[in-house]
Amino acid sequence: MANQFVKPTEAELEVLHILWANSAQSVRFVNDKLNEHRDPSVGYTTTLKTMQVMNDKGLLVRDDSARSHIYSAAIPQTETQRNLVNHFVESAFKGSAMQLVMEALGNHNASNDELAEIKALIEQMEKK
Amino acid sequence: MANQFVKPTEAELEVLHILWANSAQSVRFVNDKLNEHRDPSVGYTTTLKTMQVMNDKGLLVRDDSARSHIYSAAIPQTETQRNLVNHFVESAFKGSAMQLVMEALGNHNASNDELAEIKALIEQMEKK
DNA sequence: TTGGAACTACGACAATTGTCGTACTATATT
DNA sequence: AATATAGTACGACAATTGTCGTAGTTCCAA
Repeated sequence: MANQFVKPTEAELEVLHILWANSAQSVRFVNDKLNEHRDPSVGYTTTLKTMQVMNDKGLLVRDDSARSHIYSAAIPQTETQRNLVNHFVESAFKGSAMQLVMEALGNHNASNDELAEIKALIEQMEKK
Repeated sequence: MANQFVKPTEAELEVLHILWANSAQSVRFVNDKLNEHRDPSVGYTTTLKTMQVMNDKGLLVRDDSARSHIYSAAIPQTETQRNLVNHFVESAFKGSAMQLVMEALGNHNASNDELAEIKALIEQMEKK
């Protein structure tokens, strides 16, 4: 069977973004990064607990050979995002991915480069 | 100030989809619709409670002039979906809407008509 | 006219989420 | 060695979510 998707919560997703961008890191590192852009800053033990839970859920992998444990994301960013999009399309757009595309295209600014890239992707899809 | 977006939960979103498609309806109607596609069917009082909470949150509007109260979605589908997409882009793609578009385009099947429609939208965007 | 069907209101409960405090332990500094 | 520093483990707590049971009310039909 395909591996079971565990949907990360909001807080967990923030941790994942940090680990995707910075590979294997300590709780201290993640907590510091988190608080760079946060007004009510989050306590160290909060982040620790979150990451311990994520480890139990299989979202993170932990190297606890040293005193300071080192965590990394267990699942690649693209795969997780694909799963998240699938779930979101279902719940918010009742399966109509194209409606989601239109909405996302319409209400966010895209550079010409990005638009070109998307057009290329579409043309490639049309060929098949 | 802009009106404050209240993010509906999963269960609430299902109710909204039913009301968007069927305008003003009773709890009974919504509950029946819900259970059309559900194995462990959901109890009537569960749906009632959910809709009462949604009413309190401002997600629904209620006409309680008759014995059987009639509910409708308080916010149009497009507006809600726009807000949901905004939120989702932030949390799952750190603001990169175009990455979301690529992901959604790539992993879901689109008809030629849909692709054409999207291409048209892109070309219109390029003009500005 | 009374008994049951259909509604609403309300409270409860387990699970999940986000947040910490406290206690304990290992390392480093003096 | 003694103490301060930095980590981990663990339990607790409030808020939210999804779920339902029970109690009470209104209306229709026999």
